[in-house]
Amino acid sequence: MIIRKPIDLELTQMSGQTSQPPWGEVEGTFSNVVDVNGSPVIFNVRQSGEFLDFDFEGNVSQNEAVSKLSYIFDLDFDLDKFYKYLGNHAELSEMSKFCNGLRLFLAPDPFECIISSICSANNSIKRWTKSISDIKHNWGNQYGDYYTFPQSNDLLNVYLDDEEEFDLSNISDIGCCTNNLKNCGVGYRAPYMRKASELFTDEIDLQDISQMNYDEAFETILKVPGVGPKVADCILLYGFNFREAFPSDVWIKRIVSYLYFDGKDISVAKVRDFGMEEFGENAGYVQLYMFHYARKSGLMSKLK
DNA sequence: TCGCAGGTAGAAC
DNA sequence: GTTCTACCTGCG
Repeated sequence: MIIRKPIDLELTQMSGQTSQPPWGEVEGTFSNVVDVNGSPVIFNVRQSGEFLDFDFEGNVSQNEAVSKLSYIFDLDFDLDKFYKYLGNHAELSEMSKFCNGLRLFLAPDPFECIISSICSANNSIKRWTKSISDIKHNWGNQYGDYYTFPQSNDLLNVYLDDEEEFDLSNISDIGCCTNNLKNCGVGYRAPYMRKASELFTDEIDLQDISQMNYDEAFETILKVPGVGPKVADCILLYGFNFREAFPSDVWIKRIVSYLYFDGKDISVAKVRDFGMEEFGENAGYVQLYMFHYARKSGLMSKLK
């Protein structure tokens, strides 16, 4: 079935948004298992002209399936209107032609987005992608070829590293210890992830966060270890659909300072304030487009 | 082999 | 309040 909203699926999948790793891809079809109103549903999505074509296996109605996919790929966002907005701003006017059809890739599972975003800090896209896949394989539920992401209480008691696994399990050879977070390549982020799992099991309700205003949600999520301003903004944007977030890392700082401040060195904190003030409800999209514009236009190598 | 990249925590200013 | 450094791992 085709959803008649324009999107570049490949670009959206591969754009490194920290909501979740790209879905499994075979010859242009991207697949994953997603929880839809409590039922596991396997989605297969592919490009069809400028639109999204999909089929699914699972015990839900077609409407529920469309609604879930529309959320994940942000299909109700009006791209034409956004491109007009970009076109009306001299600094941004080139961006839509380099990123045509790029959309937010939102997390159906906020907890996955939280762990995924913690994992992405000070890391490469390739490495955090592999870590999240490893975590799913180790502690998620399997449906066909796909795995869900574990919930917070599933990660509460996982071992941090080989030593802890060796001490606390009855494995007699430390070389056989592989069922632990560090073995997923998360490095020093392992204790952050386990602590975050405790917080979201015992103290913070994921549902509450979506009811909060942006500032309140930001302050709440900042309390999670391993979550600083950049990661908090990613979690709020990709995991909770707060579109006014402007996740600012070193690249966004370089791009913003090049486009708006004559190349002058601005602190990341100021870049974040500037982006939120300047772009308002479009901040999340502008950040996404800035990054990919810089990547594809050659601006990034120039700024390095 | 080693230097580099990349956000956060914790300490120092 | 702002700035410095260590942190883990994969890559060149």
